Amino acid sequence: MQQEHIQKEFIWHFGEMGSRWGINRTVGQIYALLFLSHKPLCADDMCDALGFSRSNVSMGLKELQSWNLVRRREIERDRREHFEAPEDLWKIVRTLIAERKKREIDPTLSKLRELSLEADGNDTHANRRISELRDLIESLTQFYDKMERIETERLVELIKAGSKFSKLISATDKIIPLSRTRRNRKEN
Amino acid sequence: MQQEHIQKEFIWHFGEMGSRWGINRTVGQIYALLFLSHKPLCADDMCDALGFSRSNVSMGLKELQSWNLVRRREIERDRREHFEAPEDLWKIVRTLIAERKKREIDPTLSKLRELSLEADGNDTHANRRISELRDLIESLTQFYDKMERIETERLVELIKAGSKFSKLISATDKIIPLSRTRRNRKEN
DNA sequence: CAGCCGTTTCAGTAATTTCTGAAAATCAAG
DNA sequence: CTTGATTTTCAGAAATTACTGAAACGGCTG
Repeated sequence: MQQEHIQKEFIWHFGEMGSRWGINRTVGQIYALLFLSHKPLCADDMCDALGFSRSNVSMGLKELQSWNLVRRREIERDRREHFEAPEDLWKIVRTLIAERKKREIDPTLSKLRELSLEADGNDTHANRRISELRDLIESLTQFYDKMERIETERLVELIKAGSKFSKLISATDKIIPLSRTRRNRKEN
Repeated sequence: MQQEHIQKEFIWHFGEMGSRWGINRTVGQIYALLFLSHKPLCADDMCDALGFSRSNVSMGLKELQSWNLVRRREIERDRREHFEAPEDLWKIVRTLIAERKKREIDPTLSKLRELSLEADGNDTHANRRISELRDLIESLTQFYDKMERIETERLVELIKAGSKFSKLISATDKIIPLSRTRRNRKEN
């Protein structure tokens, strides 16, 4: 059936992409399944739907919880733990960004701070590169912290009204907006 | 020696983080080495410095080139190919974002478009979720394209002047949907 | 076009990561 | 405390990914 096929494809795709997103196939598929589901699922449901072992699902859920991507949800008259993916997609995006920053940026920033300290005084090319990189990441991090404080609705507004925004940036200075470049037709 | 230790740590850290960044240890270390180096290096230099096999380095460089993270650079009176990491860190960041988008977002957007088409009409929960997700990614992508067109200097200004920026967002309060900009009253 | 110098490919191996089943732990109810 | 239902842990198996050395390739230069 068509409908089933769509779900299968979606789940399969999340599995495939999982590795590029820094999680693994199993975790990707579990998340996809929860994401599409209209009701919370328990681990057994997921085993059935995906054909993984019980323990694999258990590990996957643990991982997803550590990313704050799924929530426990009590179901009455059922002792088993159930899980669901949050409704609000923009919230999910924020969570993802926060978690990736935590895993991919923060450890490097600490390391760079540490090395900058050690390098104290010694003005070599490598040390300059390192502190340049530290500065950059500090700036990005500070910027992120500011954005983090803004309510989701407002950020969404901003993103959706992108044109307004980029015009605004151009307006910061007297630069002439890029003209649409003529495209060269390329017959290959 | 202190200085050597710092470089070693930096390179080691990039190796460790590599897997979280979607590249592997070797590639991470090669990049780190190039990043710190004050002059372009050839593959043999890298083998010596990192203790990898020649072929491993060759693969690594290929990967880095596919990410646009290193550049070939001719060295006179030396037939061997040399490589360097671009100077401008902000450019590097932009490259990274562009490449990650290409690998992590674009394939999913295509898939979601495809599935949305297939789902045509059928108003199930799963289909709604899918098209909601597609919409979100379309918005983000469009926003990204706008940012992409702005010159680096300007974006850096913006990021560094984050406070100005977030004030501005709060000021947009009752934003008027799409189309014409209207003068912002900056009384906030 | 032969010889040299350097690069890339590739099949096999090594290392790492993921997945499983069995056993241990947890917990609610009697 | 005991039972039974559920979840977690973990050692080893399976799968995947990374690395190597040898051989093939490419392209100057005389």
